[in-house]
Amino acid sequence: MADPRTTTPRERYRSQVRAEIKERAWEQIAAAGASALSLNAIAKQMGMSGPALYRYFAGRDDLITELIRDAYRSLADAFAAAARAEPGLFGLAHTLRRWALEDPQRYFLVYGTPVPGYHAPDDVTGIAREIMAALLDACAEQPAGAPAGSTASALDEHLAAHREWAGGHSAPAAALSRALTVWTRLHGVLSLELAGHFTGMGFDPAVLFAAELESVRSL
Amino acid sequence: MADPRTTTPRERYRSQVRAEIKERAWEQIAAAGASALSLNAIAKQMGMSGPALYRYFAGRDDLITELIRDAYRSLADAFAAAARAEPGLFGLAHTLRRWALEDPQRYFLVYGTPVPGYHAPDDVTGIAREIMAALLDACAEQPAGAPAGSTASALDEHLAAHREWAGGHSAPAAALSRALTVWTRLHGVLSLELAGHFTGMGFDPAVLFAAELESVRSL
DNA sequence: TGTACATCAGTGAACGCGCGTTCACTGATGTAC
DNA sequence: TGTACATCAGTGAACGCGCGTTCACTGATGTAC
Repeated sequence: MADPRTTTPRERYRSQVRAEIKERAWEQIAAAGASALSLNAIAKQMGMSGPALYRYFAGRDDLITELIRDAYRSLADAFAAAARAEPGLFGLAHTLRRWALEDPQRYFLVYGTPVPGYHAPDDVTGIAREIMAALLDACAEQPAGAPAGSTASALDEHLAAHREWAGGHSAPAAALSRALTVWTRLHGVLSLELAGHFTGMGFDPAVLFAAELESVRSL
Repeated sequence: MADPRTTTPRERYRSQVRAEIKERAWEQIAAAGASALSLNAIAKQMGMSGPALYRYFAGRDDLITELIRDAYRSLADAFAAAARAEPGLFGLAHTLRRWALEDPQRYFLVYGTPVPGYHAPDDVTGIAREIMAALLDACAEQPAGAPAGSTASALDEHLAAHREWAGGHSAPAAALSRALTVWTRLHGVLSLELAGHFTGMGFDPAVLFAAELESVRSL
């Protein structure tokens, strides 16, 4: 991570403990959901007293905010790595699926039920834009699959007229709607799968995921 | 609701108070999320003492379970009414959208982030099947839009081979995949919209929803 | 119509709990001369 | 290399809070004769 030359032993120790606190936090979230996260419980699990954690985080909200930021960051990084290794929408989609299955609660912290009062800090919207940009890149790259002048244009036109959200990305109008569509379709499958709404239904969610990914090729 | 002839005043009063407790519960959930639901807070808001609520619900978990059941029930009823008034997928889809926007937290209680330990009671899976059946009805009714022998068959075949989840519904294979697909696609748009992931993006989520609904016509 | 009894809604006190957070303090680690 | 000081991790006690839940009780409402 940081250059060990400009890093004192104390600083190294600090960031090590901070990392362990976060690890235990994720374990707790995985076990009982984000709302059950408790500083005291984390401290106890680490063999420390509760107040000790205040050396590392300003409070519970501060910790949660950092976990959310880390979750966004890790998805953005995974996308960036995937784009480097295997450009295109397929690589991105399967990276997303792997990332989601790896830790469902992390996925839900990003895309799940929002807590009514809570507002994410400003910098995560920047990371969200990074994620969207990776998706737009992948969609712009792929040639349009639909025959010219097909019926899909209602959404295309609307999005072309409201393309501020693309953050100045130079993607053509068709790519805008393809990116948005693949995002919502894959999220639809993933979130229902992770929430367990397919369990006991007998079919393989991966097949559905693949079909949805395939579906945007002809968009 | 119940026949007033076989209903004593006490019973009427009871169900009235029970209903008000649930109302306040929904208000609390809307204000601070389901995890913040507190019996004492509800009681205080109703001008009662906390323990009084134990006359009406066995405890907090019992209340939440009933709220979840009611949420499923209300969606199933809305679907049934829609199917009667205006058969077809369009009516169902817009009923779903209306139902979701009417109370986002209710939507999330059904389709949102699951609490790791929690298991819904058996009877809600029955209601979930009702909801799915309504969707299957609507999808079976509509003639297949795709040209015969198109490429969509990978999912069709897989679902036809694992059609237990349809609960003995007589829908053709194409209708199975259409139902599943429209479910996940609409959920994808709705859940991201309700979670606020489109706010500040400038475009109208309703247009995206309509495009996704339209997309399954050619399936 | 009136009396005796049963039912049941709601209260107030109490229990134990775990939470987030503050504060004054100890003891170890690093820094400056 | 050794001493004096500053930094900082971690402790333990304490505060106030709201939670779910139990219990014995009061008082009103309904029921049976």
